[in-house]
Amino acid sequence: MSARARILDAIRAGEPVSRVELARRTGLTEAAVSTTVRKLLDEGLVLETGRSPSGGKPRTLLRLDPAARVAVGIHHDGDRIIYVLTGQTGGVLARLATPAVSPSYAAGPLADGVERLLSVAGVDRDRCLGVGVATADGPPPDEIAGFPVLSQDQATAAAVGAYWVERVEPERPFAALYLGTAFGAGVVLDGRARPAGFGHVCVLVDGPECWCGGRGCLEAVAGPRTVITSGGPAGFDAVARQARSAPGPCREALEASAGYVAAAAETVVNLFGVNLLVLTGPGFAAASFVYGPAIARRIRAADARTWKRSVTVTVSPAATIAAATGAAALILQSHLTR
Amino acid sequence: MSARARILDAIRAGEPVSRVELARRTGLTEAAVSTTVRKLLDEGLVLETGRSPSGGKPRTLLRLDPAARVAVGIHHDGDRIIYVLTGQTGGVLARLATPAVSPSYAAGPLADGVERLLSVAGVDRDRCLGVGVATADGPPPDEIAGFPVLSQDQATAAAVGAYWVERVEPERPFAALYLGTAFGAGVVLDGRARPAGFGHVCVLVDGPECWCGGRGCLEAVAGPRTVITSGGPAGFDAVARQARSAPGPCREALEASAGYVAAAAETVVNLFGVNLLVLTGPGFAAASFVYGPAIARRIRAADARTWKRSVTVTVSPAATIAAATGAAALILQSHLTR
DNA sequence: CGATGATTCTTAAGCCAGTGAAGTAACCTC
DNA sequence: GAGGTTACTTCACTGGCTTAAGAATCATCG
Repeated sequence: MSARARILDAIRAGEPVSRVELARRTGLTEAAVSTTVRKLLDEGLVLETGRSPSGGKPRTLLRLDPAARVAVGIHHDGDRIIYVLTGQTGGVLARLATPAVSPSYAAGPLADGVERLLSVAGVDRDRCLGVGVATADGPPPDEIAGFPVLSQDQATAAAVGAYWVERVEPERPFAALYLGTAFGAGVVLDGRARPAGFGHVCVLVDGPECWCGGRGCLEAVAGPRTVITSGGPAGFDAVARQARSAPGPCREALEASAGYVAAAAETVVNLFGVNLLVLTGPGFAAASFVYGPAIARRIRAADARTWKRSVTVTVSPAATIAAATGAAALILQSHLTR
Repeated sequence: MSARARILDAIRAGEPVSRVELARRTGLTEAAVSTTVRKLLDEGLVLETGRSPSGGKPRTLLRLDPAARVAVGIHHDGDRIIYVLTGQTGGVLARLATPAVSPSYAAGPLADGVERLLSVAGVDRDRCLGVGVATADGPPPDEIAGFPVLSQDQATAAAVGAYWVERVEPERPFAALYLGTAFGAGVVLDGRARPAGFGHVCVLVDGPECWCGGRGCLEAVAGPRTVITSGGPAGFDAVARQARSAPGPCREALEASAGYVAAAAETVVNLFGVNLLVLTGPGFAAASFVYGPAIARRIRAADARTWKRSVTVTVSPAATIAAATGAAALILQSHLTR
């Protein structure tokens, strides 16, 4: 990893931050930090923004210029396509939703969406670094509206998004659990995101058969389709709403699901050694009042008695559009790494 | 990762290999490879060993000099202490076992063992890079017999050992499952080994309580202590021997355990996305005839229907001393990385 | 047998990132 | 406003790597 990348990543995670702190955190010399930051300032990627007293000359604080570069994220979540425009810090500048199209990643409609998003936000094309796509099924086109495209499965993209939005430290191992139409997870280790087959963790050795052919997969035992009880309301969100308003079969179905998800989450924390778990995606957004406490309870217990590494469980604040913002973060991440 | 490290690692995984191949595999230019290899030859770390025709000038093949540098690995496995001396390629040059001592990592006795091992092998102290310790309980001393010490838990150490002995490609994600007095696992991703809490993967949501306080952990449901049936012979090895000689309760106990271990192994492959699984450690060495097929069967099935990335399952050829050779490999690995 | 071509490896000049050490800037206290 | 303290900058230098050109070593073929 180049000095430039290390410094940008340290600013991402720690902003606002001074040059001396950057030197300490990246292990580079102050001289190297000074010259590289000079370049970043000249390029307009970084801003000087205030000072903090220190006993001698005050530190000048640095942060990423949120508006210097932007990226577009796209997520086809089943019934609609979500477009998000983020700044360099991962913050959402504008968003847009259109009805789903078929095939899922037809370049034409996606290009229209991107153009509309950019014009709504009043952002110049030159400042846009690229388009990220959070995929659920097929691969997206190589180019959308003339922009380079990067893609990742939705859960991994959401993990990258959380890495930016939550300002996770690069050394801190963390996992994002995703619930959309299905379960997924992404794990970030040493700043590299990788998918994890969370939905097909086996939670019941001789459980019901899963569409994947396995037995007792989390998806088959506790997936959203099992939660939508035959007699209940149509759709996961409706179940969650009803469960929230009053106890009853809907809440029980969610609680049952949450018990299994918590067990699978424990396995993830256990195997990857992460100490931060982010719940994200529309499913967890709708039903976080059940899943959040259930998972946190189980993880806290295991942490207290065994791991002892103060594992944190949080629900992503923008969980419904997490995959789209994550897709945009893929672009930011790739521009940072180079 | 420096060019030197990349080249050494590529030779480790691919030897014998020519300079052009190294350039291709590491992404460095041929010029850079040439000069760094020159240095490695001068230092005596690498040997030129034959040539291979190529249409033009034949390629000169390079390999690590097995005897150029050596490392010592130590593993305290409960009833005895195993010392292993390995060459630069991870091959075992000499070994030694002494009765266990208490406390487990008393510097004095360990130093004696190391000195005896070196003198038995007739190896000069200068050529020994250091001492690795595969730990099960406490931390080892910082220094043994005047050598620097590195340590890792036994399963992770065994994973590093397998990485060397099996010549795993650096980009290839792989996991080593370990069975000694308990289960463990190490996973190597991007050339970095990390421990994975394999023994406490939950395989039965409301299973029996584990000593760790959890419920339904692999260790509690299928660990060696559960295999040693109350009426059966004393010790896991005895059970394995009896199971091998004839069907009966011992074989059944192992088969039952293997079913759960296979499920947990599937979870590991699924979450980490590895495509190579190595079974190692004395437990798997003794009972590989049961665990090997059971795990391979389950993994093969899941791979055929879902993953489709040709996952390989193997049993380590030197599984009984894997932790010790792995400990020595820790030293090799650290000297390579610098 | 010597020219030709192919391929591998080496050498030389240059570039660039990062280091070390010394210098400058900005604030505090007294 | 002098002196101390900390933050940042400048500059000469080093070393690793690249590009480009050259040397070595084999096969082939007239």
